[in-house]
Formats: sequence, C-alpha cells, structure tokens
Amino acid sequence: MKSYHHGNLKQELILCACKLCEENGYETLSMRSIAKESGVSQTAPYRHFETKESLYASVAMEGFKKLSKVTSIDTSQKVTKKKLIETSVNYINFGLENANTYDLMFGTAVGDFSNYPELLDCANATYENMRLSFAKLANDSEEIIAYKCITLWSMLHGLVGILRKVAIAGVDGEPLRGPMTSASLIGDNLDLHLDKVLTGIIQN
Amino acid sequence: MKSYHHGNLKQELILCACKLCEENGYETLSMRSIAKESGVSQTAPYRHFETKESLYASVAMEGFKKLSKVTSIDTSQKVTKKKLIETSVNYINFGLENANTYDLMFGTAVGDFSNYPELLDCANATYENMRLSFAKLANDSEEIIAYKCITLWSMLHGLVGILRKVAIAGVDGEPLRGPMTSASLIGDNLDLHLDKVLTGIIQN
DNA sequence: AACCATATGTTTACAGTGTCAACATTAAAG
DNA sequence: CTTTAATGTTGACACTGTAAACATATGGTT
Repeated sequence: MKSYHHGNLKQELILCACKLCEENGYETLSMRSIAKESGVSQTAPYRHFETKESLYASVAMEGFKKLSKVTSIDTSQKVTKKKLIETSVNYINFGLENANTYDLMFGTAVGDFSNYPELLDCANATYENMRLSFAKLANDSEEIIAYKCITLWSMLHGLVGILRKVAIAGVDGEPLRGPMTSASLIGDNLDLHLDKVLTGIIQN
Repeated sequence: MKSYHHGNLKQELILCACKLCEENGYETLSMRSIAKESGVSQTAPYRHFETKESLYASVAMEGFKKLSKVTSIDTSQKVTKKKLIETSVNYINFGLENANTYDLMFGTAVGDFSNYPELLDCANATYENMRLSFAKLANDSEEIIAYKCITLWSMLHGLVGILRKVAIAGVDGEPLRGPMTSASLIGDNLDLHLDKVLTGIIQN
C-alpha cells in the first residue's frame, strides 16, 4: 500500500544513518544499508545526497546540534566557573557516549566543512556559545577570550580521545598499562581535573 | 627474472602502505593497492597481514616510532621547560605533517591496541619518555607526574586536531570563521602558547 | 642428495561497496 | 490538463576485503 514516493525519505535516511553510525561506526555505514533499512532501492539515497561524504555531513550536523544542546550555557545569566565545569563534563560525556558520531564530527571523514555551509554553521554555533560564556565570565579582550576558548576546547577534545582509549583498553578487565593507567586516574576524578584546568585557564 | 618468492615482501608492503596512507589517507588504502604497487598478486598481503586492521596496526606502529624519535627527550641530562616546549612543538608538527598517519595512530581504525602488542609497546614508549621527563623536571609523586602528562598530552592532541581543521579551512584563502580564526591565532604563536600552557602544567 | 613440511605466492570466487546512466512514476507549476 | 521537475527503480561497472584451493620454493631431517 506504500506509494512510489516516500514523502519524507531524506529525513528518514538521516535518522537511519545516525543510528547505524552510532551503533557500528561510520566506516561500516553504507549508502546501500541505509537504503535497505528505509525500505527503498539502493540508489534512492543519491536523490538526496550527492555523495557519501554529504551524507556524513548530515550525520555530523545532527551531532553538532546535539552537542550544542548539552553544552550551551545560558549567557543571559551569570556565567560561573561551576557552569563551565558542568558544560565541560557534558562535552566529554557526549564524546564518550556518542563516540562514533564524535569521530565523524571531528575526524577527517568530512573533509572541508565549508563545502557544507549548514554543517559549518552548526559547528561554529557550538563554539560561539563558548566564546560568549568566557566573554561574560571576565572582561577580557577578544584575543584573550579566543585564546581561552581554544585552550579549553583543545583540552576537552584531547581528553575525549584519550579517555576513549582507556574505555576500550579497560573493557576486558586486563590491567591498564602505561598512559592508560594515568588517564583512567583522570577519568575517575573528572570534575576535579576540570576544575584545576579551568582555574588555570580562567586565571590565564 | 624475479623469483616466485619476493624475499622481503612484508617490509615492502608496510613501506608502501605508509606511503599511500600518508598520501591519500588510510581510508583509500587497500590491500589490493599495496599488492599491486609491490608487484605481487592481490591476495599475497594476506600471507603477512591477517586482516586489513593488522596492516593498519603496522602503519600506525611506524608512526609511533617516528613520533618517538622526534619527541623523545634525553632524560639522562637535565630536563628543562624549554626542552618540553621544543618537544611539544615537534609533537604538533608531526601531527600536522603526518596528518593521515596521525589519524591512524589516534583514531579508531585500529580498535584495541592490545591485539597488537608491538604497537602497544611503541605507543607506550612515547608516553614513557614524557613521564620520565616530567619526573626529572620536578620531584613530584607518581600521581602528580601522571596527571601532568595527561594534561599536556591531551592538550597537544587536541591542538593537533584543531590546527588541522584550520589548515584545511585556510587552504582556499577564504577568511577563516568562528573558532578557526582563534585557532590560527594560536598556530601563529605556537611557542608562546605552549610556554603558557606548560608553565601552568608545571606549576600544577 | 632425497624428502617433506612449511612458508610464501597465485588464481579464482563471492558478497559487498560507491556511483553512474537510463528509465519510471508521480507531484507541482503553467 | 499538460508539461516539467523531483523523486524513485533497474542495471551496470569497477572496486573492495577476504576465503578456498592450488603452486612453488625454502629449510630442516633423514
């Protein structure tokens, strides 16, 4: 009883792609698989995504929307270090809980965001809120604010990468070795660690 | 006049894989392509690499060896902040100049390093030198040392990721937007930035 | 020196992939 | 109501990872 035209295929394909991406990693996500999952012919997705990369871009965009949601600080109210810590924890948790999507967002699967303006906007929006937060926190120059942002951002990004390796290595119960041991140490005291880091950044 | 047996195929395959990986990214690297490039039948690599992931592991290992070479500090001599900065710059440059290999090393293409003990050792060796450096720099507890390591490491790792996005976005001469602007700001003053960061870390 | 197990190659095959071209059906615009 | 553009389908091509069966050379044991 289904009609020749789906009606809302693009949306469903993206949803499907997001699901499959997060479940099995974007490497195993295929044009054909999302087509099959959506009950449509194998090349139908090409009416909505010029290339696989552009599908990736859509998935990444959903990721950034979600990330924005959990990390954005209400800058109309007073911004505190505590809020920044909270946000930072949320950022890291997002990275850990949406690991595969996170890869898509910050990896090389989508080469140049400026080929996907909507994606670029979403990505920038996340950052913009962070910038505003720091601006509200102290009366710094634009340059200093930017500096603080990048410092925090790169730290968070780096932590996600490292904590994930810990998570993977720690799964089978084998004792952690080398750097992983220390990393898990941080993971268990994330709040404390972030407090220290943020204190450093804020004091500049 | 070539004989049936190659004699040194594994080595050549790895070399070939490293080259192709760095040139076009590991995603486009195929078992068949390295076979062809090495003038050998398409399935010959399977005599040396059980799976594609294990080939990836070998490429990643070469990467860690190279990284170790440019970042290791002579801990038999006095360790200074200056040396740590130097090493940090080298780390970041490695990440930028060997971007594709870096992805392989720190991404998800090789899932669990403990499946490749040699790789794990190489990866840990890089970290171990950093640990020793911090140990030599100040008389801290193991815990504090580990903490400092992870803080620096995640920072460096994060910076590489972000500076690369800048590099990509900045290629076509378009004005950088949002976070990229600030990131490029850091890129242009890397030494200064790292000095600040390291000062913060060392003081704890 | 003859023999044989093993390591290393090759050929063939299968199922899956991204993507293109040609065609079918429908919804929207005139 | 007809035409056009949007959206779907079929079929094809060249490529991929990898398994199975087979070929050849190497090295150790008699």
